[in-house]
Amino acid sequence: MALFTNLTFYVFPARTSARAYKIRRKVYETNGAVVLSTLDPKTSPKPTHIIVDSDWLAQPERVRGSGLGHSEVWAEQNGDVPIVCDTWVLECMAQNKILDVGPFLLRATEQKNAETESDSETESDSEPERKPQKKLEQKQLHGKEPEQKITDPAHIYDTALEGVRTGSAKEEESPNAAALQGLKRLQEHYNSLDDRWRALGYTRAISVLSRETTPIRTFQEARALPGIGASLARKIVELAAGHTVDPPLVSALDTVEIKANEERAALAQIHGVGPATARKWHAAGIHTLADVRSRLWDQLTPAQQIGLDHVEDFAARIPREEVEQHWTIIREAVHAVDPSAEALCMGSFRRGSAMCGDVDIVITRAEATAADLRRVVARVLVKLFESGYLVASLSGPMPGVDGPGEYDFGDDGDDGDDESELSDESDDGKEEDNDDEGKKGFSQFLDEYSKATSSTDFSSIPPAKRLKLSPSRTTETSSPGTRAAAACTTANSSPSRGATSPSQPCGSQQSSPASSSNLFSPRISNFAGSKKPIAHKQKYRLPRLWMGAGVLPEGSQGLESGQPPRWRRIDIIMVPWAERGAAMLHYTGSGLFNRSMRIVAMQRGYHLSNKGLYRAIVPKGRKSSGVKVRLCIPEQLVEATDEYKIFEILGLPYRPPNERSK
DNA sequence: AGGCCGTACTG
DNA sequence: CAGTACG
DNA sequence: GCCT
Repeated sequence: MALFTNLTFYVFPARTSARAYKIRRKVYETNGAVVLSTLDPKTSPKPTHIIVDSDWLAQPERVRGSGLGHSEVWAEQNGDVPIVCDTWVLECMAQNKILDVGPFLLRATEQKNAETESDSETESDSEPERKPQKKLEQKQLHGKEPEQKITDPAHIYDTALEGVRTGSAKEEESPNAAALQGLKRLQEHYNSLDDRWRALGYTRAISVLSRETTPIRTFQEARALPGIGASLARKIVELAAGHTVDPPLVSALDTVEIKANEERAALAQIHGVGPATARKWHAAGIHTLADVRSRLWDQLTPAQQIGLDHVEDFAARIPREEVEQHWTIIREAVHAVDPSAEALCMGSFRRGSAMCGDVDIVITRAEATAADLRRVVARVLVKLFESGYLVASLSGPMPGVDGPGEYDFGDDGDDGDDESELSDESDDGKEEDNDDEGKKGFSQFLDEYSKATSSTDFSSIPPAKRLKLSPSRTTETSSPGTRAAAACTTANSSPSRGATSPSQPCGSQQSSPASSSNLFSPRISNFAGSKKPIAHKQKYRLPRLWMGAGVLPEGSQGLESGQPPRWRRIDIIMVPWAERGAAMLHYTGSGLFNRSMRIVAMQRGYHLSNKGLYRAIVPKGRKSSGVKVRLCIPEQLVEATDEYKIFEILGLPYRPPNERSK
């Protein structure tokens, strides 16, 4: 029996065309190993080892930045697969036995290398100001380094895994629950007043306090926390002592105002409705969701209509296990379309939360540009809509559901062409999406679908299908000339589980001629662009951030019994390969964490976003005295592919996802 | 006194 | 452009 | 709201 029988390897870098790769692969295989060509939990079996080319190990940053980062994420989310240097394989063969991977684990190797290099690197590097931090960081690295004897391979992924596993997940009861509750209320209050900065103060305070594990009962204790000043400290103490927000504590607010704000806050729960709209509506006498439905329905944007129909669903938290199921469905669809593409689950899921707000999936692929990914994702969306998993699109049209003829794949055919393959380069980092030359639009969109589509499957999506998506009142409503009806119905069709929805089916209200007689026209125009009726839709181009909703299939496990499954918010983000590190950082969040990290970047003369870390340009007019300078124009891309490195360059100690609550 | 994240979509 | 959304 |  061959040495590696029963072992499954994934070889990195997976340059399947490279000669060296082929040779290595062959060697492994002749020794009995199964070598995976893609690293994916679903389409392929889980590897037992990830093997990294030793040449790459000489340059840790290169390894991290070039895809291994992905392996790490993958591993982080899927379990303990040791990442080892290929010398392990060679040693095994030399000794004809399977050796302990411990000494060959990448993390250790990498850190050793990093250590030797980092000194010179640090010094030689041009940033004078961040020296102190650097030191700290190094210290941390050293701290972790102690030759762990790793029997459990999970250690190599650093604390990230532990966090996920242990689940910092349970937020359970905080000893400061009472205060937190009151603060949340006030935060909401100021938010709906549009006093955003004050609200931000509360948000930060809540974040800090919620992470506190000991009871905060005195003014001093509270005041000592970062982000909590005298005013908040006082409130916290009072709240903890049992006072309520309404009457005593916030006497400044009369009950009437409080009530109004709660109503506004409720309105703003609708996706697509923020403080401004909520205030406007409220001022106009629209105080409840029912009011919105009955009096404003046909003025709502398509997204708002969907949002209204599913306020409750969308507000509900999603158990981590369910997120996993969504992720699997999407990932499989992605792989069916393009096996080399990756679908990573980010957001609170990656941070390890037990309950998540939505499902954030980042789609990327080696070397891919945004345009490449659009092609992939377009097909994925069609597929998922077709299967009935996706049920709504909050941005852009719903493939197969929207406008009438536009989705006939068959006809337009042609064209095109201009595609040009942009092989992107990475020379600098601003490749962006210039690729698709202008925005061609919808036709291109369709084209991409049809082109990419393997003929059969989604060659066309018959109207019937659309109806199917929306079982309920579609049928009766749909009348002649209302293909659009199908569309809107789909959106509305939910069996309203919300208490909010006041019985009347949208069909009926629509029929109520209230303002606009024709219900369908507004929506069509919404999708198409109000001015020009239909022709306009041609402008549509799949957004890089697609927002929508999905539902687990009926029989799925873990769903509440009885009730129809909830619609869940799904975000699918297309991330160009070159930006994956920055994008992962961004989409892992949390929002507050991102903001504070960006502030640090700013203070250190950088500009950080989901697209990368840039050196900022300071207009010569000002001196960057301690404070921040506006008009920082992103100048030169410093780093975008490696999440870890971004921390490093900023002089910040790496924070694993589960510690990024703030 | 003045900042408080940065990007991208929709209408 | 304002508004909303994403983390 | 808090922080500089």
